[in-house]
Amino acid sequence: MTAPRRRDAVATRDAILRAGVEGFTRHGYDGIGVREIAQTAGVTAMLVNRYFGSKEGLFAEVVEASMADRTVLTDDPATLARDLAAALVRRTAPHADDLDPFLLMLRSAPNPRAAEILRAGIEKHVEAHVLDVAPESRGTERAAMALSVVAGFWLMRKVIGSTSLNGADEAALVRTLEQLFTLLLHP
Amino acid sequence: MTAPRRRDAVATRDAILRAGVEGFTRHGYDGIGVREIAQTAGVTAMLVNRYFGSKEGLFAEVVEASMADRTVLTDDPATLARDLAAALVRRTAPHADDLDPFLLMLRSAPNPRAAEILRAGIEKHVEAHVLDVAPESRGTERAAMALSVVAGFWLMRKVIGSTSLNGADEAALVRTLEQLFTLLLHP
DNA sequence: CCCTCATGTATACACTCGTAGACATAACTT
DNA sequence: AAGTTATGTCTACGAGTGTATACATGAGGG
Repeated sequence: MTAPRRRDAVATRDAILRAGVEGFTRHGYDGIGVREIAQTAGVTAMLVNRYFGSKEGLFAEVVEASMADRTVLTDDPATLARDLAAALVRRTAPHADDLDPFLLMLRSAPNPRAAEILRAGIEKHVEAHVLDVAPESRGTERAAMALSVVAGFWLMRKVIGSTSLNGADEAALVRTLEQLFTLLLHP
Repeated sequence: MTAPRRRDAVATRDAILRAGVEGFTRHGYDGIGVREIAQTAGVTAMLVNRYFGSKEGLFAEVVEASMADRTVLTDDPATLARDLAAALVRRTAPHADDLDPFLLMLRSAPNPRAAEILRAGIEKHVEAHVLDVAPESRGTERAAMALSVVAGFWLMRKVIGSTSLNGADEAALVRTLEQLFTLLLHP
């Protein structure tokens, strides 16, 4: 029985947003309800709608917040392929339990409304950033292809749970992924 | 007003199964209900449970049936990379509307029960087949990696709807994908 | 022809969903 | 200290979920 938190609009709003990031990332847009998100934040379901308009409105802000901070991409073009490969393998390890935007995307994409929000967020944040770091010819397509590889690997390893990928030697996975990213980002 | 179809257990069961393939592939496991599937098949929701035990039971048979017939993979090792790349780009074209097992996987994976069924189906059918066609060292891992690339590309192009990938030159996409698959399957 | 069983339907239950409207209370202003 | 407004909760509604039980009906065998 914790003391009833002082009334603070911005703090409450932030708590709901963080609970939304966690809930949507772990269970996907259709896999969690506003009541459960609100309970994690310690408030009532209706406050979600008051601060974010609707479940969809909260999801849009969650996508925005989740894609804003970088988790996988580095800024150094020279070591981009290797760093990306290493970070990808590390963050998709069987016991890793991070709240990555890719998990948010993979688990929420089946809902058409969520997919549209995700598409906008990806093109605004992620593709643009890859393009900054590796501005080659046909850069946008290659950035999108690199994202495809990242998303596919993430899906198979963490959402599907492929035993082949989870039982593989991690150093070998990093080497293979580095080859793929080098091909895509430094043609 | 069609004539009320003659009573035929196997035909009805097959109709439900085909409606299940269509429904689960288009909307994902959580995105469609048994009533809608039953209506597509022209029967009542309860018949789904009578013939398949439950929604989850129907999904398991849908996965089995959908992964049984090959849509993307060819059998000739020599042209595997190119054929795979070409088929992938063709079947993920913006106006293509096929019922591919990859769409079934991408849209149903967020549900944990569905993910487990999918994982088993993938390892039974798809990975094994890739391994047959391209038996290299570390074959299982490389087959799984190739599947990751296919799944990621499918996700970005058809589920997310990346404008970069959908606006790109298709021949260029095929060339890039062929390079990736060659790297993975003919190291 | 009629009886029987397989095939299909109708109803209902217990639950969850997103969200709307009315109400309560804490905190700041005057 | 009193009033006002922002902040949060309670109740409820209409719709949809998967599925269990009871009932209806058509088709084949005696």
